[in-house]
Amino acid sequence: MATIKDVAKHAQVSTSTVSHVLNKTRYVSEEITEKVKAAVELLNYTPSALARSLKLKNTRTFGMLVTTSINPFFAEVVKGVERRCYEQGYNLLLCNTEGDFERLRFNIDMLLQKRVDGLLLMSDELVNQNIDIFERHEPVPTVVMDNGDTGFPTDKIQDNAYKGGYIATQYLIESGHTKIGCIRGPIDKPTAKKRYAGFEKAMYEAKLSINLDWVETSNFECEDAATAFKKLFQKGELPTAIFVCNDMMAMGVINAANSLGLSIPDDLSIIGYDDIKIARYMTPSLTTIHQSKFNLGRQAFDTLLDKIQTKRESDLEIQLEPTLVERNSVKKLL
Amino acid sequence: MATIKDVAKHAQVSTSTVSHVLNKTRYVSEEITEKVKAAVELLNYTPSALARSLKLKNTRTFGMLVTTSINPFFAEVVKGVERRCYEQGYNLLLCNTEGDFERLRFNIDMLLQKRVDGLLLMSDELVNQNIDIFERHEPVPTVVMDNGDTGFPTDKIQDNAYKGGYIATQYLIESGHTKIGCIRGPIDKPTAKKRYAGFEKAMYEAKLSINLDWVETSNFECEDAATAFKKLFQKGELPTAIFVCNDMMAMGVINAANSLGLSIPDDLSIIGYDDIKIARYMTPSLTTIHQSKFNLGRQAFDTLLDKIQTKRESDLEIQLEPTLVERNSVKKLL
DNA sequence: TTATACATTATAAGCGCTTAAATATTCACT
DNA sequence: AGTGAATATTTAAGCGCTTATAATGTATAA
Repeated sequence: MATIKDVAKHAQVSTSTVSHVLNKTRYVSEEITEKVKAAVELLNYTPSALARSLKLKNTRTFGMLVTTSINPFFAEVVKGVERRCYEQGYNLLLCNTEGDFERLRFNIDMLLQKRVDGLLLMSDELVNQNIDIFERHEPVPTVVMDNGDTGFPTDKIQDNAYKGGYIATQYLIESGHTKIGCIRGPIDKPTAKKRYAGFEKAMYEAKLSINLDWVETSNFECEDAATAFKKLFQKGELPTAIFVCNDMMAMGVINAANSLGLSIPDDLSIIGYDDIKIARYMTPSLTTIHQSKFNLGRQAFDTLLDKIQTKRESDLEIQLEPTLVERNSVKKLL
Repeated sequence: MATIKDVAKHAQVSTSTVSHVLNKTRYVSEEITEKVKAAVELLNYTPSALARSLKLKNTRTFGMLVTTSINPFFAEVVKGVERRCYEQGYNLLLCNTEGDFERLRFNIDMLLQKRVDGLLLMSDELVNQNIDIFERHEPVPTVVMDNGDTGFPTDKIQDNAYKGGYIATQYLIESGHTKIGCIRGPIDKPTAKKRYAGFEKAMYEAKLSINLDWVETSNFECEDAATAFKKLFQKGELPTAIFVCNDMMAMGVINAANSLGLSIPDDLSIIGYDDIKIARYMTPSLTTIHQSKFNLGRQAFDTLLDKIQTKRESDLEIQLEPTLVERNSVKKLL
């Protein structure tokens, strides 16, 4: 593989000149520029980003940790990040943690050894865990995309989950529902907790009592939400509406409800959360809380880049505002 | 940031000794090993994979190009690859092409500059395009996960799309359908072409004629498939069953059919293709052709790793076999 | 003519690692 | 004591770049 030296030799100039024409870092005469370019062409020279990074102490690469990139919500955020990477000439090292804390640690270690310029963390395993790895390494610019407490100072960009939960529930109430249930996420996850807190607040404000028979806890996945709903179904009287705390779970619930002979939204109204791409194509199309995943990804990237470029010391905290998307899974009782 | 030199100085040994204890590349006395480890601990030393890679000429990093990681099918494959990367101590640089050939070129260029050890290509933009980039660089171990012709020799791992299309159609026929339509993918994509060819073969063998009014072409996405179905609907008499050439399109079709007052599977049977995670949770749950996406990813990784480790010159071609998954979107007429 | 300034290119060190080759140490055996 | 083999550690080169500094050439002024 041709190196800068080979190019220099062929063009009969010094390596420094080659470097400068390649990077346009200072004036080189027309004539020599041409010679260099010809040599590059001839030798199929491709600069080694490795060597360059070693010298420059940056890699133009970010590392991103995600619980599972298979989840449409994460997938959409990742895509927003990746798009921005492309636009700015960065690369993305993507790692899944799959709920495994050891894997999180291991991956962070690898990423830091590879000297990524920054880290994007959207992994649940992070929360309330003591990431000693961060103490062992030089501090790397990091932005966390989660609602949780991280235990170390960092930029943060998050969805206003509390407000989202509130909006969702309020919509059900405004639609005339009074018997309202909730299938929430794992309460040890801050996001789940906040969405549920929003639910509570809306119920409280409307002077509606929460029937705990109608509250089930699941894990943000289709499968378990279906099970959770069946459990709720067994208990006897059903609510007329359920706030299901993310769209994937809503999908599971709709499926389970159908198989139990319930018709959505006639027998039961469902509102979801996230507005993933497929929400619109569910049957019935899902009324849900929209959060701009693409923006989330984009903002996270931009915040990270800004931190690096401006060497900002302070920590930013950005909050995205959720909005309601009305579709066909909630029945108007009024 | 501490370097190997710093460690060596603190431990009062040479850098080479430090390197050897870190990599266990040869015997070092107990006593010195301890000293080195203590220094590593003390200085929070983290080896630079950059410097190491420069010297060793490998990066333990693969690059992967995907049309769009947001598509559940791709997402699941990527996850299979990523899992394997983790298990084998590799990292994954993930790039989306989003249908943009320039972006494909640019990304390949970056990946090669970063000296990835291998390339996994699952991007449609690849097909029938002249990737001059590959000529400009040293050959990099590559595996292509697509049915198309690549124009350059490479390992290939693909789904038997022809057979899958055949199985799907045959299932509809066996279920008693004779009026069968098809919503296929873009016919310039080999995968789409082969699935459709399988459809044709099954129809031909059953002596059923193909009504071209019932054949629409779409782009493997929800949105357009819904449109395509509406177009088909307008034409008058409907088929009793449709082979929709992937699950995302099937979702769009089911949604469109519902909004047109059609009940699935009573008025219209649908069979999909891919068996993405959510297929089971559609309403009705989707009968489809399963292909092991996780395996596809795994095999692709393993093939690539094998090529690197054994320096294999010949090109492998692996084919995965599709299978039928019976669920509730096809009505039995017999 | 010589000194000075300016424009252009070359030299060489160093980024942080690995490893072949050189060196130092230990030990067994004449 | 002297030799050689075996063992343990160090020295130093080099991976492919960037860039501070030095060197060279050329035009202008004194």
